[in-house]
Amino acid sequence: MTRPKPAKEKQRDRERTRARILMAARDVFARDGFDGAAMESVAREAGVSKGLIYHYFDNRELLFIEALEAEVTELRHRQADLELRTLDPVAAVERLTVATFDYFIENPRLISLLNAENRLEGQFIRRSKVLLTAYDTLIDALEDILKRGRAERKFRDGITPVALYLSIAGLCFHFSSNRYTLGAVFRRSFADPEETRRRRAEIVEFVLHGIAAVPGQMS
Amino acid sequence: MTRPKPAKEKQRDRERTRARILMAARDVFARDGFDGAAMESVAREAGVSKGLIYHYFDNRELLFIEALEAEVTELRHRQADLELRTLDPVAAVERLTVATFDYFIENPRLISLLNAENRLEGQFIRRSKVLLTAYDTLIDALEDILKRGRAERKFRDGITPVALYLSIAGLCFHFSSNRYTLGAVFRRSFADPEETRRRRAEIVEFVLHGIAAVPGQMS
Amino acid sequence: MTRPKPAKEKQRDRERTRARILMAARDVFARDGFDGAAMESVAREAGVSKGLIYHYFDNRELLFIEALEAEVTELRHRQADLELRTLDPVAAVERLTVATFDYFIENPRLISLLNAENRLEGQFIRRSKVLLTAYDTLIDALEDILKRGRAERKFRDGITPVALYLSIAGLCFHFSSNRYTLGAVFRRSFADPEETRRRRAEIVEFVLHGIAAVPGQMS
Amino acid sequence: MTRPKPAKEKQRDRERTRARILMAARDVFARDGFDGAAMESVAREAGVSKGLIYHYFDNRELLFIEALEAEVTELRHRQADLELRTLDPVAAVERLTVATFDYFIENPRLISLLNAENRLEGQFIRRSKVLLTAYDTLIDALEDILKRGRAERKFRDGITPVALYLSIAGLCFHFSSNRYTLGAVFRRSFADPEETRRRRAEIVEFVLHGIAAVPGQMS
DNA sequence: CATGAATGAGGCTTCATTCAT
DNA sequence: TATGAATGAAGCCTCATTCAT
Repeated sequence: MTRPKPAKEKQRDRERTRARILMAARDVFARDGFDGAAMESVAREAGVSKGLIYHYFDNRELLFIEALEAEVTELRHRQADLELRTLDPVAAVERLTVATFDYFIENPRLISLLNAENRLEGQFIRRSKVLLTAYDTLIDALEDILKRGRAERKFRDGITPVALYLSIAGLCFHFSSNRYTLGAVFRRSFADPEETRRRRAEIVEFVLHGIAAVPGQMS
Repeated sequence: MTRPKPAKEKQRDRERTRARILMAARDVFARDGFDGAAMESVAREAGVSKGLIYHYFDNRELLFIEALEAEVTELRHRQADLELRTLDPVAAVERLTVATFDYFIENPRLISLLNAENRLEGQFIRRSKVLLTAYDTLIDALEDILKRGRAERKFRDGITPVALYLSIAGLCFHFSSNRYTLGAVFRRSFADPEETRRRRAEIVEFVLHGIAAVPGQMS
Repeated sequence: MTRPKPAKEKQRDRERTRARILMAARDVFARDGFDGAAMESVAREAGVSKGLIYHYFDNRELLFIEALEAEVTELRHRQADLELRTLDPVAAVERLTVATFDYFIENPRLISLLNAENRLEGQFIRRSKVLLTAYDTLIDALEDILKRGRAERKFRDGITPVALYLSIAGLCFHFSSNRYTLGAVFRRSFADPEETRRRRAEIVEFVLHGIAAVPGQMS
Repeated sequence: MTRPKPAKEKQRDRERTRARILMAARDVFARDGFDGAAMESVAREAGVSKGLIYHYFDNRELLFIEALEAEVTELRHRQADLELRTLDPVAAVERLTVATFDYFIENPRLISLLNAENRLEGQFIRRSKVLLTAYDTLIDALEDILKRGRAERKFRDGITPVALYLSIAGLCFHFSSNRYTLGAVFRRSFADPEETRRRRAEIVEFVLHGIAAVPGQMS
């Protein structure tokens, strides 16, 4: 599979090294925040010298942007794999909600990076074309789903695709992002898989009721 | 040289100075994050010397804890003033949702500090008795409201007070906290009061539908 | 004379410490150039920590500006002490030439700092009011001397004060500034006091002849 | 893959590449100083990789020496082309002065490199045989000119060739080297061609008077 | 109570040089 | 001959904290 090379050779594989650094950066920025992330830590975790990071990424900010891009892109790939358009509307919303919830739970890095970016008032996302357009196809898919759901009298009127996504993402994001403070004040362990599953079910219910058509009522 | 002030007046100065420092800390920690906040900045904004901050607060972490306590306490006071128990259940949920939304919009400091605390894995909140019990009365109130709502066949079954609060807070918090990235990817200006009002209405609708009893359906 | 203080106390004398740092900076910038001067070196030579330099001077550039100001000011004080206006014109020019020559020889720091500033295309001198006006009184004095010299038929026409100063300074500056390369290519040791004295005499002669009225020629 | 070139052509490429690097080095060392010049900049301006510079020049210092040699050699070629020995003494001195002045104005690189070398206390020039002897023929020519000038009663006694060259070079060098600081303190724009021409004329006058025989005076 | 002088550690970044390819 | 990946050392600057006054 891999090109035959002696095992202990000095790495000279541009793409592989770059990827190792980027992955380390995603970890470190997520764990320590934008200000707290030391290039030294990234270097250590990537197993390279600090100087090499600058060789590939020029500076801290560009490294952060790429880390953020990678995280968001991964979420979007996951969401794109759901084939929402092939499902009936209710199932589609349910599947998207479950997938989004799971993704945020399993990938707290994304949450951390998004929080960092918002603390910086979105100064980096504006520079990234890939980020700025990342959600376009999802919104299109949701538009389609909502239209079908309304046609089938399953969804109520007045819900825009953006509003729906904000609600789904908001519920999932908040639970994962604030799990420590919430766990403390409500005396639960939101790290516990049981609690997590329960909350996921609650959110799915909440979303489905939140958009459901109200029987016996004109739309 | 200086005339010794009467003890009472001295005491008041003491408290005033301390309060000025704490308010500056709330601003600076919120604006610059936990790592980014420099004691120097706090000193400058409070109009005192760095040494004085240490005189009153011992160290950076304790200052942060007090800042966080002050923010959360302020929110809880606001929520406590809503007199939810005197309202009919639907109105109570609506009022709580509106108030929570408005508070997060108007007080981004709280959001910033909560995000900082979660980035630190809740290490400070655990040390603060006032924070750990801050939400207890709210949960009790919600319990009462939910019970009344169910009794009146207005709310569906299976909703716990914590779940309800998580949903309300999640929708509101996320919108305010992530306003920069969301604004960018959805090409809206979520700083615009018009957009804000619209989103608030959506959230209220969403919450009320999300917990509403479903007519013609056994609970 | 000095305030009685225990000898080994930690220095807390703002002005004295600041002056020590500035003097170290003058040495280090002169010895190592603007780019070559390490704040670490300045700190070591001043006997303080690096951080303290920033406490007093904010950054490298401001430190350099103050160092340059101090050097130029010192030269100008020396020149101002010459009481040129009280001398007869020829003696005044001679004295200024000798003093300028000696100053450049004895204070290579000034030369080095001026060279550094010119390498930086004068970006700092423009910000310093004290530097921008430093030569005004000298030019006035030269104007007076030249006028008297012409009146006495000792100096030829057509020499402006600035031109005269440029010539004097040029001859003296160049000899001191380029002493290493000149010494090498002309196989002399221009560090040798004997050579230095000889060159000084040559320059004085050259200047006096250079501006002298030409007998038997209409001015 | 690539067709092996004939040896001659290869040789020419080699020289061309080397020359491109050297020219880039002259620019960069002059512009950024010895300490400020990054090998990376030289590589970029030469359009080659950093490694190649080391291939041809071994290290930074040797590259600097060659850059300095090239600059000085170019000046000396220019001066050698003046055919001073064919001119009458006064014309010869005038021509040398004008040429030297113009060269320094048009080639600030030489000035910058000489200043750098003097900051380094002439540590490189001592290693370069070509530099150490670069001025010998010029001094010989000046000796001849001065002798003829004295014989014709046009030049005064007591002027050595080295002294004459120091004076000419000093006046010209200083004006060009210090143009930024001088321009600032005397509020002139010494980048202005008009000012430059005027100063050149002054210097020529100054030099010619400075060495002229004094009529009616015993030499 | 209050200031700000002082330090030491740590973090970002640059760069000369080496070396695998 | 030529590239550029990789390192290690060094340099600028910031900052929490301490402490003399």
